[in-house]
Amino acid sequence: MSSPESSAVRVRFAPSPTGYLHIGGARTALFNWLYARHRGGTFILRIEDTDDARNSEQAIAVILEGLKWLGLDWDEGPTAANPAGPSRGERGPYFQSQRHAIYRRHAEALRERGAVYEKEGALWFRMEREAITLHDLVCGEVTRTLTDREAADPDFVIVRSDGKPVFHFVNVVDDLEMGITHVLRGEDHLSNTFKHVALFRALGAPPPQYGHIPLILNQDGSKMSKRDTGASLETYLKDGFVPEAVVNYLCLLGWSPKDDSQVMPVTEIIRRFDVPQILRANARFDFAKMQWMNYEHLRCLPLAQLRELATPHFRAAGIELGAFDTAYVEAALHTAQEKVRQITGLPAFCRFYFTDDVAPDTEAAAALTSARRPAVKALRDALEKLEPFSDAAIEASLKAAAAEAGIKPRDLVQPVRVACTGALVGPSLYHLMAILGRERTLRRLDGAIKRMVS
RNA sequence: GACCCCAUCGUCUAGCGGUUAGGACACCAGCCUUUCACGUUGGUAACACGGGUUCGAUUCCCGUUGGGGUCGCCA
Repeated sequence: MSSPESSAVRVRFAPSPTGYLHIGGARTALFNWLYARHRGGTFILRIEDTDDARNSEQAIAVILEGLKWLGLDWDEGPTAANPAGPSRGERGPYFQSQRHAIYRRHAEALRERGAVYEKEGALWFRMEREAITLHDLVCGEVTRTLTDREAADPDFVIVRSDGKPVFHFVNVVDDLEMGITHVLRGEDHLSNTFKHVALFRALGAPPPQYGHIPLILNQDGSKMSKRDTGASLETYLKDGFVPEAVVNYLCLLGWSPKDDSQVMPVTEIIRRFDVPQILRANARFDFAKMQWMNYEHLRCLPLAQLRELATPHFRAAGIELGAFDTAYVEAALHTAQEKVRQITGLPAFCRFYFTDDVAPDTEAAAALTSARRPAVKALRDALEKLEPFSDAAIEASLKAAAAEAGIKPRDLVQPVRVACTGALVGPSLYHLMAILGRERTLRRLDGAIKRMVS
């Protein structure tokens, strides 16, 4: 083993604050984070806010919040969305807008070496004319010859005439200054990399190891851009997805554990993630599988976390979970946890626990027929005296009432369900009645019995 | 237009010269069942095409086609 100093992995995620976090960007961040955690390295967040036309603290906050939501903690980088604000780490500033002196210094060094020249007020880099070969961690050896456009003039601007440095330059300078050892980024940067390598050579420093990961495409194979549904990470946050599920699904896009593993906790993903298993082909985003994955994580989510994730969605539906006893809320949510695919489905599924307004719609009301009235009444009277008022006892009681009436349990279940919840679908009837409690259950049954006259 | 990357069921993928080409999602059918969902059993479904190399190609090489990316004083 070499010393920690020489072998320490330093990777970074360097997004531009565009106002949203692209799902592909989130996956890039995830791969870098996983690699850092797997190797015991350092994960750095750097904000590429060189284009001030589209920068705002709000846009930066979207990135920070998205990463936090996914659970991708960074070891170095900003701790607030303010470029001039606090940060963590010794290699800052972590906002490019705060690093102009550094860029100027390197531009000056290049000028002294004759690697650049001035033309029309801008600083141009003398690009290498020969083909450059790159050893990509994912794609292997790649040799790139100049395109016809570049053959005409391969040089490119590194500092604009207004004095602002451009992406290729700042990206390289920052990776150099921050001691980045591995760059895992989208394949859309593969062609750019040859410029970056040339820049590193001119700067007299060895480039980091590059690995270009395949892109995430739309379901139909087209390029996923900001307008496409599901392209923004915020969608998953707003639609009630479990962050661990998003991480799990995303890691399976462009990386493979090489066995049949699908559902994995993050700790296991970290343990197994490594660069050789990164795939080379673009992957399409499959929303149906994302939903399935979400269900798999949702069903075993600890109740406290489920309650936390569900609270804003209930609030949006006009229900304040905080107004109810925590144990009651968690017991209620537990009965629905394995029944919905997304947390957004929870309020409609569980609203009857938190409101007495359970008037059925016309379709559900059709279950409240006069023919079932005697059986429902008989059950109601049995429940009044039932001890204990538990799900098992309620089940036995309902089955007895059904048998007495000469009907199948299911024929009694539906009117009772509509009476208690106002809906045809919902959690297990016996469990929900037990949680509702005797008093409320009887009150709702009485209300329904009155309606069962025609 | 030029350059670069890529190509196994509809989708995500396993496979690294000889397999009945495996798994997952989705879909279909049966079973289970208090609705819904789950679970369970089974099923439909793939090596883009053409040349090589080889005793033998999904696998290696070349080409074609197709998809994606890049060639900015955007990032």
